[in-house]
Formats: sequence, C-alpha cells, structure tokens
Amino acid sequence: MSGERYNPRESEPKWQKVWDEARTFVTANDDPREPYYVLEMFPYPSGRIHMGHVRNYAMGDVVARYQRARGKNVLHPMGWDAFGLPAENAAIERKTHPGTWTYQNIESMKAQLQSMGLSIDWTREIATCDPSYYQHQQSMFIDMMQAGLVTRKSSKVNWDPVDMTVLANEQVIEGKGWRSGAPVEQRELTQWFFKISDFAEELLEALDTLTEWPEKVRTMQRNWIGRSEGLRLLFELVPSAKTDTRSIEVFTTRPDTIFGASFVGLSPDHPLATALATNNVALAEFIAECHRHGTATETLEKAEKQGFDTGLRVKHPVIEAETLPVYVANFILMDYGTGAIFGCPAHDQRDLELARKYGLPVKPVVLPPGADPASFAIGSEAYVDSGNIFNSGFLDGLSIGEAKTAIADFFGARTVDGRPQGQVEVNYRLRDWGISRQRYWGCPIPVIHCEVCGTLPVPKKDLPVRLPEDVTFDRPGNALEHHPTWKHVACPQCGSPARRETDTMDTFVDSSWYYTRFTAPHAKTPTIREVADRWLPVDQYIGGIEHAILHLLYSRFFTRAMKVTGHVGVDEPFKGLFTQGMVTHETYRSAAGTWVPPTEVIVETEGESRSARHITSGEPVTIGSVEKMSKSKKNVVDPDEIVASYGADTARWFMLSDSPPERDVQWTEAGVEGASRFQQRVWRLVCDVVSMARTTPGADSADAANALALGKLSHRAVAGVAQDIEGLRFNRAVAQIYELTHGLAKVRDGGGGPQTLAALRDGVCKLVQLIAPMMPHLAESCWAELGQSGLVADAPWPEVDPKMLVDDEVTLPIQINGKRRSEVTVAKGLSSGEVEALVLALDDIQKALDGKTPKKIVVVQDRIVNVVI
RNA sequence: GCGGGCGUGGUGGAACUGGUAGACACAAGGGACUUAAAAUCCCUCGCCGCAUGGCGUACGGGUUCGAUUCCCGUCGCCCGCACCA
Repeated sequence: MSGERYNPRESEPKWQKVWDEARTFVTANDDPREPYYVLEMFPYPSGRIHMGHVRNYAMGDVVARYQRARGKNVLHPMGWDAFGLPAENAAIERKTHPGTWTYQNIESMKAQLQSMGLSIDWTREIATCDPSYYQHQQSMFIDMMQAGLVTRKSSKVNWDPVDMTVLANEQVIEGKGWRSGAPVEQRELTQWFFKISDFAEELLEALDTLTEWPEKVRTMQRNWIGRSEGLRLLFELVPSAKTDTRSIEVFTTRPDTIFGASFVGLSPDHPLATALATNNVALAEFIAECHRHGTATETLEKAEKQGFDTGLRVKHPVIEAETLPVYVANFILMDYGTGAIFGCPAHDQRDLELARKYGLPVKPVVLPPGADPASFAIGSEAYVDSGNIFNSGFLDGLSIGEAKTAIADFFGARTVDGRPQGQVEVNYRLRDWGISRQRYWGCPIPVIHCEVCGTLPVPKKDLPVRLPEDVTFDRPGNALEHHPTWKHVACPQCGSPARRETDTMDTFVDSSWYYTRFTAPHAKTPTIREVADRWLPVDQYIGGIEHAILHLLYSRFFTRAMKVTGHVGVDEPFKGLFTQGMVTHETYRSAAGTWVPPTEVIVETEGESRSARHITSGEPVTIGSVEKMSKSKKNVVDPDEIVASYGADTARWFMLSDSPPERDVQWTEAGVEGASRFQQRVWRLVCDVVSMARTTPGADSADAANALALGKLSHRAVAGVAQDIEGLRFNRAVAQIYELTHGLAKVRDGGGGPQTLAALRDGVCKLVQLIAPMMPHLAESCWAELGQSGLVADAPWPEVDPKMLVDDEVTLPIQINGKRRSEVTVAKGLSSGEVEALVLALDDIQKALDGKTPKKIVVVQDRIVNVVI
C-alpha cells in the first residue's frame, strides 16, 4: 500500500457510497444531543454548479463536519430554489415544459453536489416548485391574509418590459430590472402585498440583536428601512376659485426651519396637483413631462430641478399675513410622507436649486457656529449642518434639536380644519413588499375573485392550487392568464362563476421560509412548531453578499409573519450570518479581441514575466484583469472538470486556503496544483508512519523531550484549528495544518525512540482528524490506513490536554529604544524585577548601555522588554 | 453627494485586547537525486549594503517606552445608497 500515490478518482466515490449506505449524515429530529443548524443558501437549479457554489458549500461543510465531531446533532440540508423566469425562457427556447427542464437540472446538479462529498442529509431535499412545498406556502398565505398581513392595492409599480412582470423596489437596480437589465417603466396595477412596513420598526430595532451578522449587512438593512422622525404639518390654503381644498399636509424632518419657508411643493402625483391639472393644460403637460422622465432617464436629468407655479398660495403658519406659493415639483415623491413638502431653500440643497431657478427668497434661519448673523448668506450650497436658530422669532437662540421640540409643541397646540396643525410622525423608506408576478412558473396566489362575493381565499381543503401542466409559451406574458380553462372556477362561497387569481408569487417568497421547511420537510402542515423551534434560528447561514437586503430582509419579515400565524415561535431566522466572497479568475483575449476560456490557454512563466498563448493555434493571447467568473468573459472553471482531474478534496482545500473567506478568491492553476500536492504529501506521511510502526525503534536519550515537543505541536494545532473553524477563518486553519504537517514530516525523516514514534503516530491521527472537515475523502482513506476503527466522519474531535498548550519558558525580545536588539529565554511568569536584572547583565545590553544608566526599563510579563536610554 | 470598508514582499495573505512585521502558501532562483524528465527533498527569497548596519505595513503628522494596530489630515481603490423632505 505505501509508496502508491493517492488516487482521489477511486477513493472519493468509494467513501461517498460508504457514507450513503451507513446513512452517516441523516439527521433525526428526536436526537437528544444539542442541535446545530448550518445552512448554505440553496441554489437556483440552472443546470450546472459553478465555483461559487463549491466555495459556499465547502465552507458550510467544514462547519457541519466539525460540529458533528464536536458531538452536536447537526442539521445540514439542501434544496432547490426552483421557481423563476429562466425555466420559462428555456421552455420557449426548447419547447419543453418549465417543470421538465427544472427537474432535469436538479438531477444533474444534485449529482455534481454529491461528487463533492458534502455531509448533507439528502432525505430532507426540497424543491420549491413542487406542490408538496408550495401548497404549504399557499396555506400560510391564507393564514397571513386572515391575520391582516396581506393587502391588495392598486399602485404604481416597476414594470420590466423585457420580462413582462412587476418588480419590487429592491429588485430595481439603478433604474433597471435586476434580472433582465432593462430600463424599468412605471405602471398602475392592482397587486398583492405583504405588509412588511408594519414591521419596519421591529425589523430595524432587532438588527441590534444580530451580533453574529456582518456589520455591513446590518448597516445596509438599516439604511434600507430608512427611519426618519419628523412632523406632519398642515398649511392652510388662501381661498381660491381654483380648488375647494382647504389645506395641504406636508411631512418634514426640519420643522425647526419653518421661519425660512419660501414655498410649498407638491408631487406631480399629488391628488391636488392632479385635480388642478384638469383645468390647466400647462400644468397637465408639466406633470406628463415629469412622468416621461420618471425612472427611465433618472441618472441623466435628475440634477435638474423643475417646478410649476400653481398660482395657489398658503398662509405662512408662523409669520402673520405672509403667504407662500404652491409649486408642483418634479423631485417630490408621492409615496413618501404625504407627497408634499415645504421648501426651506437656505437649508436644503434641492429646495435651494428650485428657489434659485424661480427667484424665490432664500432666508437663512440656522446660523453656523462663529458666523455673523448680520452678514451670513447662502450661496450655491444650502447649509445643512448644526448651529443655532436665528431670524425665527420665538425660536431664536435654540439649537436645532430644541427648536424641533418647541415647534412641534407649538403646532400640536394649534388646529387647522379641526385637526392639530402639527403631529410628530415617524416615516420609513421601506415599502410594502409587492409579491404579484405575471408569470406561470411560480407559486399560484390562492385566491378567487367572485363578482358577487369579492376576493376570497381558496378554501384550505382545495389546496394546493396546482399549476396546470398543459401550457404554451408561444406568446409573451402570463401563460396562466392565457390558459383556456384554468382560471375559471366556481366561487367557493356562492357557487357562481368566478375567476382564479392568475398572478403568482415573487420567488423571494419561496426562499423566505425554506430553512423552516427543512426542519420537517415531509410534514402535512407547513411546519411542526416544536421541531422548528428546536432547530431555529439557523446557527450559521452562509451565502453571498448580494442577498444582504432582499432575501435576508424578506426572511426576517416572513419569520415574524409565521410567528403571528402560529407556525413558529421565533422572530429571527438566522443567528449567525456569513457572507463569502466571489471566485475570480484571470481573463484572456485573443488578438481579435474575443474572450478565450482558460481551458484553451497555456500560460508560460519566464522569470518575472508571464505570457500566454492559445493551446491549439499557438497564437499569443493577452492576459487581462482578474474578474468574477462569468460566462460572458469566459473565465469560468468548471467544477466537474476539476473534480474529474484533481478530485473534490483538492477543489475544496484550495477554496478554503489562502484567501480570507469573506474576500474574493482567485482561482489559479498553480494554486490547485499546490493543493493537490499537499493531498499527496499527507497520504505519503500517513503511509510512512504506518510502515515505521513495524520497525523497532532504537534507544534515544532525547526521546522523552522530543515526544513532548511533538505532543505540544499536535495539541496546539488541534486547539488552533478548532478556534479558527469556529471563527470561520478557514485560511488560518489551513496554515496551521500545514505547520503541523511540516513538524510531523520532520520527525518522520529524523526518526527517534519509542516515545517519539508513539507521539508521531498520535500526531498523524490528529492531523487526519483536522483535515477531515476539509478533505473528508482523503481523511477516511488515511484513517483506514492507520488502522483506526469506524469512520473518521463519526470520530469525536480530538481532546486537547490544556497542559500541552502551556510552555514553562518564554523567549522575550529585548528592545533598546523600541528597536529589537537581543532576546532572553526565561521561566514563564518571572517577575519584572528578576527579568530586569537578567537583562541588564546581558553582554549585548551592557555594550549598548556603554556605562550609562537606562532612563527606564519597561517589562511586559512574558511578552517583551524595552530598555530606554 | 451620503454611508461603510480597505491599502502589508513579485503574488494571495498572517500578526490575539498597542509588544520580535512578513506565519502559511504560490511564484521565482539555486542545489540534491535521475541517463533524462516528472515526482520528491534541501537551501535562498521585503528593500539598500561586502558588512557592523540602515530603511520598511499607501503618504504626511500626532499620542506612546513601543504603532500594521489608536487619533488627525492627504491620496488611491472597492462596495452599498442615491432627489426619502
């Protein structure tokens, strides 16, 4: 056996079969051990896994296998985020049913994942497109409807003209659809919404409890929720023949600047603006112009502030006899606050731009510290920082904060139209989550529209509302809508002819609760409450940063909604969150400028310089920048090919080495080779140590000391690797394993007495256990070679003897004036006085002192000595 | 524009709460073994200098016995948000 190279192609499928047959990774819900739930974001079944998946699942698998070794009852499931548009596109292209395409993809991707040797409980596999999954989603939708968490309203929506569907705000990136990239249009549609905004305050506050989340993600969610405190304020209209409306309600976060108000602004979509436009052609044209610009040309022209003077005037609320003009302005949003503002040009940049354009007064009311009240004036930039209020009657001299309180009290006590003129209010940027999608391949919204009874939920006994199989995709839009019979149904209440809802749910709904379904994937109800509560929240969730807002915020909302409807007892779905970096690769271009895949390139190194040429034609190829692996730049490396040539363990090991997991990692040929060499080195070490055990060691005077040193090395590695895995610092765990391997190999080459050889064997066994979470197949082969019983996958994590972690001696560096000049080895814990005496006696130090007395000697126990001359 | 993060050898990166900067790996160079190659093993590897030594963690300052780490300023890169009143 020894002397042979390790052959992953043979070994890996063998161990996968062994684990499978032994049901090693099948998790029981009634296992009494402490539960630990580790989850990687489940994939969309596109058909092939990519290196990003390999990295993600390798990390999760390390955590899962480590926690198993630690004696936890580990839940590590896998499923498929299987609804979504690509299946429909494929259906159009290939004339297959989206389901057929999806399930074929699932099958091939599952085989790929299985070839990675992941410790996954495949008995819990779920696919969101399966009625056995989505029927529960429909059932919970009905529960949430009845709990008042769902609404249906007509609203302006983001319409993706390419995908022909509605997008949520979160799915619009820089004015373009997140999937299609097409400029988004505004349309008015009746939509289903989850009332996520009801939870805005709670979702915001609870972020503080998510201490195991990256700060970055929490900040992003905080900004997204966008809480702002302000005042709702009524402006009385000066009576006019143009309207019967008597007041305009605005929202402001700067009521302290009310004395500087010079206009009131309305959104082009404000009801008053709309009403005025019916008798005013110019205004109607202005509003239409605003709509035309809308979101489409957002970046181009948004700098330009434009307004339209309605001719109406409002009474200034604090300055007697003064009135202000009412403008319709293009930059005011209807769906934030009240859709109306008051403009204080001196202290708001947008208001200032409008004021300058139309010659409105600019009166400063906040005085910057140190500025002269008589001469302070606003130029082209509004003053938005702190200062004291002036030019403001009874507010003069107050700070901004004090003035806000004072003015809120003032308006709170006055009434307009029988209402308080001002009311403190908190606003959020977060809007309700629109979930209607005009698509076939999604979870049908279980609702029936009856002309007599209105909109009704489908009775639960009639669930699931299944997608019809016989659909065609020969015209754009919603195939459910086009289906000849599917939508016609009898009203469940009165029996008269009614119509099914043909919208399906946003696929983010599917992924908002899959982690819960994994806890009881075959239950007849959406969840089994006690089981879910035992597993949740997920201890460690791992995935891409691109889901920082969408998926993670929706899931946090959905968990709360499931709590309200009694399906779970927890608030937060994910206790620990880790966002891993991307996998990148060099790009290559031919002389003609076309991208060339790495498989067709040979890279040559000559000294410092690298050059590349095409593998068959020999033509030179330009080496380009390092980019995220993408089909468009052809810089992808196929995991299948890597597994076939180097084995899964090598791919996994490489993905975990070197780069910190939260950062991008560059896939390189050399790096893979290195990983593969290490695999062979470990195997050789194990084989050598096994054969050494058959020889009789000679006597050795240093035997006990060498054995102790080796023992310390091994124990230290075990403790260090454990710490690094728990902190998800896989690159450092890998470095420590390398160090241990070097140490063991040195002893193997040097030999030693019986105690040393015993320590060597023990160290090698520990090494095998340390690599087991990362290179599980190799570890099993080594474990067997070492003659250990059972599977290393079932072996408990090696015990660390705390005594082996401490040294009784330490080497202290000695600095002179902060520069390292010497060192001294002393007993651990030696007092400062004793160290000082020892140091001063040293030749090096005496020489440096040159007869002088040091000014000061700093001794940090067991750390460092600094002699100041 | 606003918010957040980062900047360490040829490269990826280590360095616990301020205490020997460059662990570990990749690349490179040299050597051993070999008929040869592959594989493997050993050595060198921040910069300058023959050397005692000096300089080095983007740059400029500061605090400290001591700074990659803390503070201020400058430059550069990356990410998120972007008319939210």
